[in-house]
Amino acid sequence: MAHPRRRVPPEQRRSEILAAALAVFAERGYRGASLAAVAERVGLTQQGLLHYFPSKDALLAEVLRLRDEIDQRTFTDDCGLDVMERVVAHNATRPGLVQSFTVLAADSVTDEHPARPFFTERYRAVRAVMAEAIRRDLGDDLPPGLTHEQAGALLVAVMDGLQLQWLLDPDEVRMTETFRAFVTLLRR
Amino acid sequence: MAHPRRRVPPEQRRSEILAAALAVFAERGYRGASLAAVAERVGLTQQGLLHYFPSKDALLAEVLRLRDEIDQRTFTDDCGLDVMERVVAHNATRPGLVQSFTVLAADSVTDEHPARPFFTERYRAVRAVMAEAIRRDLGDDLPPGLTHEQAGALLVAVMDGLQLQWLLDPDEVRMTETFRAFVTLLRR
DNA sequence: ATTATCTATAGATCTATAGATAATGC
DNA sequence: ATTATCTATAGATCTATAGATAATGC
Repeated sequence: MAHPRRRVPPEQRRSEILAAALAVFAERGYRGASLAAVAERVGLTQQGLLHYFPSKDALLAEVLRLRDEIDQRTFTDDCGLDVMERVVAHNATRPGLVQSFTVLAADSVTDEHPARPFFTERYRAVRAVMAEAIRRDLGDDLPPGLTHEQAGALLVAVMDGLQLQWLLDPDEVRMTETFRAFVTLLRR
Repeated sequence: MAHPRRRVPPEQRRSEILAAALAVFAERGYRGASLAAVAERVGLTQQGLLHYFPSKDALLAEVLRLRDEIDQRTFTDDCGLDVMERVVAHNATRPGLVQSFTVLAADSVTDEHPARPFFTERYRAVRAVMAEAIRRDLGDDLPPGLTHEQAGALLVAVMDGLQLQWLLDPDEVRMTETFRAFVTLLRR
């Protein structure tokens, strides 16, 4: 009667759980996601999952830490506007990933959300990387009345805003092309 | 012992509930918000609230319908880029309102979210209004390689993206000025 | 008479803890 | 011996329904 218990190497199990958590957070938001839904996706009970992460907040924290690690590799300090264009084009093939960060970032502005410090810090860093990329590519040859910092904030804003529109209406919104058009506008 | 039950005219009560619901949705997201929290804010029990709206979904639907009504008045078919600038400047004084729509819109891309059709439709309409505003203000004198539709999507994206950054970091992000800089960029 | 509001409550969750058992690693 | 996983369960919620009662409007 009793199924043999599936046993997977612990490190792999941890990774499975983190991937499942990211997916479930994307599908339901952080507060709407249940540990049981995450556990079910990897074939564990909710209590089995809590053996790997002591609480739901701790699970979220690890999901975010992992993402940061991956992003550190993508957005090196010496990347230019062409890298941003490639990232957006790549994102256009990964709606699940885009959804997870669109949902979690907006989630994080709600009261006492555990991811709030993470996203505040992350957006500061991303704006700085963007401003730096613009400085590298365009030097001081910016459109009149625009600072590098403003252009950095605009780049991030356009990425996020287009992602939201694209998630809601993928057939109508051309995310990659529209982002390219914006970069062209910056470059004049 | 028993407090006298406070009694308020029904239409006013409905409005109170809708305002409270918008606030609680902003603070916790739709799934994280409880009817009890909304009810408490207007001095009712959760069951008393359900006398006015038959379900949580119905309450959300009314909140969105009301918002649509107000927005229809703001974004008339003949408004230009100057109106958008004024709207952004006005929003910069209403963080609660901005938060409610930033949170609900991102929320709505999650699976089977009741507000999804509303936001899909709404963004289509807003993009169209923006494209029209651009056509009115700039005619065909657009930056090279940019269509009116793309410029419309970019305007909405910049608004939404800046709102998110501003909510996370109000002291660091100059929403109004940065939006103006973008409009200037469009106008060349 | 109608309706606004309450109390009581069913039935589903949800997170987290305690403690048992089965599988692995030495 | 350790650890991965389970069952059992406490204690909080949460939405929604049923039915009682108090206030209003005719």
